[in-house]
Amino acid sequence: MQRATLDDVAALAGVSIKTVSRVVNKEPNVSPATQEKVSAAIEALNYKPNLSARNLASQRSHLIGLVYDDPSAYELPSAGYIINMQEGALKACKQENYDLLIHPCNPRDKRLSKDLQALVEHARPDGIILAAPLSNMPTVVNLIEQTGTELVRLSPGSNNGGFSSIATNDEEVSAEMTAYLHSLGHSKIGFITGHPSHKAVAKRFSGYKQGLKNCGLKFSEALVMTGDNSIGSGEICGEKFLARKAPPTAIFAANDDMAVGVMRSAEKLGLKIPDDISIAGFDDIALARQVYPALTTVSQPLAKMTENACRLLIQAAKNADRSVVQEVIPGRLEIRETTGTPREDR
Amino acid sequence: MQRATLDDVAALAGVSIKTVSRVVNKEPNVSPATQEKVSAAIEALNYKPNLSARNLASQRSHLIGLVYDDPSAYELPSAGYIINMQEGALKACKQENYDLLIHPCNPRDKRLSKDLQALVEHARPDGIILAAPLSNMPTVVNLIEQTGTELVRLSPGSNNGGFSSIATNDEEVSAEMTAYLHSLGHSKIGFITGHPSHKAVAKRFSGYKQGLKNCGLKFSEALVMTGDNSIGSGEICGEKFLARKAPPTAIFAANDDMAVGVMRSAEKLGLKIPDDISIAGFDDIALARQVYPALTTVSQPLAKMTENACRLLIQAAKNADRSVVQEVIPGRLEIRETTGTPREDR
DNA sequence: GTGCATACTGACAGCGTTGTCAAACAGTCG
DNA sequence: CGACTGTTTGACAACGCTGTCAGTATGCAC
Repeated sequence: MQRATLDDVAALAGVSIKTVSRVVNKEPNVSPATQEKVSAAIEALNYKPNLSARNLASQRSHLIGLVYDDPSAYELPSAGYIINMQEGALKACKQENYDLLIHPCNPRDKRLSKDLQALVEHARPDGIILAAPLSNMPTVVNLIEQTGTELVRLSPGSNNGGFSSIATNDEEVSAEMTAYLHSLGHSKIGFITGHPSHKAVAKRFSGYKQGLKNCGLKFSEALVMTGDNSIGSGEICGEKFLARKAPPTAIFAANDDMAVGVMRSAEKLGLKIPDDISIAGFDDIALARQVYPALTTVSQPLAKMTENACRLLIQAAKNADRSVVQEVIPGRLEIRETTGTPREDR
Repeated sequence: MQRATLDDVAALAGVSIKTVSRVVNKEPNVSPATQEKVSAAIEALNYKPNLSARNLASQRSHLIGLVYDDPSAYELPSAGYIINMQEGALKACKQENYDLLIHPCNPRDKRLSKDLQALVEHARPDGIILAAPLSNMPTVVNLIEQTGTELVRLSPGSNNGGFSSIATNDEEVSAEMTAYLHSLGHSKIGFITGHPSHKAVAKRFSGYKQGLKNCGLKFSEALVMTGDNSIGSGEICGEKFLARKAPPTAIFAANDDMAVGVMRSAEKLGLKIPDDISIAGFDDIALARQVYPALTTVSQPLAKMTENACRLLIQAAKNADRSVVQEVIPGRLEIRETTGTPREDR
């Protein structure tokens, strides 16, 4: 089955190929009558534009690259996180007739630069979405900048101008979660911070401190532990917290994996969640809903973030409009079953 | 920064563009001396072929489409499952200089046909990998067949010739798992079968029966329950099993999600895993390693499967060699912490 | 009717490759 | 040495589209 081309449509409609092209691309200045004729011909021949030809002629690839940490290279990020990101990007791409190129990469690999260069120079996406924590690596950002490829950073640690970015209000919503725990009656709220390379985690920590302040609670170093974002590290921190004579009645972990680790340590000790200990996480990965009891956490609007990032890139590609946008999409508390009022006797 | 083209390289090397093209594509019949000159020029100018131009001229898109159930549309399949599939396909694509187009779609949506047609006619991938359970839907398979796009089915329920497929030995490995449970000392082994639309599940069930037979155990309908592949359904089946006066000492679920559901039901009843009840799953999704205790399961070589599928498609695109291949890659028992010897007193 | 802006339309030259085909060259054999 | 094979090379036409620019209608003011 041979595909119809512009020539075929033009011949059938009795117009020039350029006019057909105009109709296909919804360009202005085509009379309704012509439009009608052409549309009918397109329909009749089931014409679909050839992307390669279009891309070649228009000097655009109609491709968006989504670059994130390779989950198979080491444990982070979790599959659910990635699927969420893909979902939003796919949605925007589909609507705009773009295609999505996924590009997991390992920031610890020495070939990272080569790998990214290959993406940019080979597939030549019109724009790149760079997920955290890659979005915070100056080498990576500079590399892409040099190639002149449009870029949107997701959850960058710092807003060092120059590039558009889309972020969550990590700090504010962490303060909110802290306030929520306080509202349940907790006054001794532990915090588990994560890997220092993940800047968002630091913001969550400072949000926790702000939240304490807002509630009139005093911050204490004794209520803070440091993990590395993994389930295992959460479990260790949880064990240390819970082994104390007077452990915190609630623990807020900077990400879901660590929160799940804390849940495990509590289960091992035979503690009931949330009666003996309230636990909250951050990210709302799929695992948060799959563990029992279901984890109270903060849902990041990841899909929404990548969706908007995609649209930004596509707009930029269309208009050659290089305005820098810094958008913040707020996170939302997902109150589930791991948080409750503390036992009175503790 | 302007990209170098064949013309630039040809000018620098003092040859024609066709010769450069030959070197780039490793075509035969280029003298070593010329090859050397051209390679140097390519290096010097950092030349990278323009894919759109290549695709247009060669009538191939250098794209492979990976089509699977949309996890955001309903709960299946799990994120880990998808990430695994993507991983293998990405690996093969990277090596062959292809790109991967991911295409989640919802088989319950009436626009499924339109959606797939859009993929085939718009992006025009050189080949499509169709994951289960979509690979078992005749409508979908026929649709793609009609467009003449090369196709590899993953884990098809039946081998109705015509197409290449890559599958796991669901039946054999399920028998193996059953035998393993028996070897631990279990003689009352329950099975939870899944959604009938998922053909592989049926194979696992018959593998379980075969396994019993091999061990000299008798099959009993009373030891079988039917879930729908979800965690929730596993939980319900688990509750029913465990509420019995003489429950099975081991439960083998046809997928991991249902096995996790059984774990939950056991936890609710205060049973210790694996002392009070052994539990095994199938799939080895990420969740299997994340639950506590870690789930004994069967790992499907998903990444390997998609990788091979990808290579098959790419070979076919290159050689126009349409031979049909039916490959089986065996699964492997992942013995973790949810299985052990039964308590003697039970 | 003339002049002039504005709405349409089409000719044609690319875009950067690959495929085809013929030319140039080298080597072998009778 | 001529004929014949096989290797190496290049000219040139696609591939199917978009961008540019010029040309033709059309409408409106004078």
